[in-house]
Amino acid sequence: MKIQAINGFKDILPDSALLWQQIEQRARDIFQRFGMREIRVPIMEKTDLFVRSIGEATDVVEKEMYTFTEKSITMRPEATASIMRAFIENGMHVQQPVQRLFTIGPMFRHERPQKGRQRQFHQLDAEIIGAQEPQVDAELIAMGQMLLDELGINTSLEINSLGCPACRPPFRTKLVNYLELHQDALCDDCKRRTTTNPLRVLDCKKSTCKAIAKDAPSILDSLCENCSDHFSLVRQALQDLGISFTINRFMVRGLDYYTQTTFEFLTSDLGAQAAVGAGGRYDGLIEQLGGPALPGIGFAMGIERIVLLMEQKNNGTSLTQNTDCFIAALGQEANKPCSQLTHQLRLRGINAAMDYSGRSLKAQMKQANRVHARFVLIVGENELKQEEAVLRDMKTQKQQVFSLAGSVSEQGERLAPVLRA
RNA sequence: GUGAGCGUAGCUCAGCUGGUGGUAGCACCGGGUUGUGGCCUCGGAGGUCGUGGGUUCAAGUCCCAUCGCUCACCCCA
Repeated sequence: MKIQAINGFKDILPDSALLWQQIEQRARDIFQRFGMREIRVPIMEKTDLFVRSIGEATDVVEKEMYTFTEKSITMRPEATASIMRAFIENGMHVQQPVQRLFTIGPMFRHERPQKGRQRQFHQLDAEIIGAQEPQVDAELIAMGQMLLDELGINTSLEINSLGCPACRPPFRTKLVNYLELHQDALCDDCKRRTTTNPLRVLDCKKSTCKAIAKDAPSILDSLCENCSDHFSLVRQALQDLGISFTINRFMVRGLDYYTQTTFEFLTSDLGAQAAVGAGGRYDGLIEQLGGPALPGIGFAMGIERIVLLMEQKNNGTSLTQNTDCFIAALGQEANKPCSQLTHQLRLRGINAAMDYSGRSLKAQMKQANRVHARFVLIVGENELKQEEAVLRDMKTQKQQVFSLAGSVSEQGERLAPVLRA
């Protein structure tokens, strides 16, 4: 039996990891521009936290969680619940009336893997807690848009409002009544959804169901005055920031805690997975978890999905990690002084590499090329005797003599500036 | 949980109606270049054809089972 990774759990190999670093770095940069501060929360929580926040009847909770039943702890399927728990537990609202937080890390859902979907996957997650102004909704959405733009990813933005505890239940009743009139024309899934998750029928991909959804009562017509005002101010604020969007009154989110504004950044380049990022407002969540009655809004972006999009955009060309200086040691005599010089260079912040195998110069040059060395320092027996080495610039192919006079420390002191230039 | 497709070298794949596993490409190692990379050229190494069973004179190829992967449904980032 061959040892291999668990289904849905993927290695991120070095070449790809460079792209991951780039994405995460860009995300941190942009989040910080928006005043977001990083928070790191555990990847496991008591199962109850997820049940209470995400919702008992959601697919995520019902069938996708990795739960250790003995103590009933669960590997997080998303980050928002954990962050809210940390927020409440540490009384963070006392420190600052508005908390802007982000986290980056792995999430776990026991679904069947497919393109753009892993069982361990990674999210960039941003939350703004304690502010209910519509401008904040727009600001958060703008932040997500800015990140995707700067990464060079084309997405379309769709927004919707799901209402609040005052206006959603009446709408739901209205919708169920409508759907029950059209049961015969709905697909089997949607017949089931009529009772389990009627809003989801509106988002069904089947054309027959779409036709029914088209004339279904719209949540946007059923919003209470407060929600309606909020939604129009969000739209206005997005326009003020120059963010283009379309309204999708059929958009539904899979987690129960969402209220009012919801949004998705969509792509058509990921097969069945359209959402690169998505989020929304969750005004009742913190209180429901036993914290203060504070509003919140957040989004999550799937890093794997971003990586896929970026990889297929610059198809073929991958990022490379460079080496400042490769030291080619010829003969066993050269190994010791070369290893010392390599170390001296590293002490001075230089990315240096060498090979102890005593292979031919040709082989070592090949290795230097493979690690993208900018310079190669060739140290052979002749050079050692004469206290000199050959420094080759791999790009210009020009070579110069480098003196090995003095201690290794002095050598490093002289060589480092040349390599940095 | 459901459905479909696919498992041949580290990777990407040829392999027809069963008849000896491919000078295959990329990557790797070595030579051509007696101490100089990329390009070129020559050579080398690398395989229980996912696994188990069956049919057959003969199975990578056909049949069954099993494991794995992929895509899609459901749902979601």
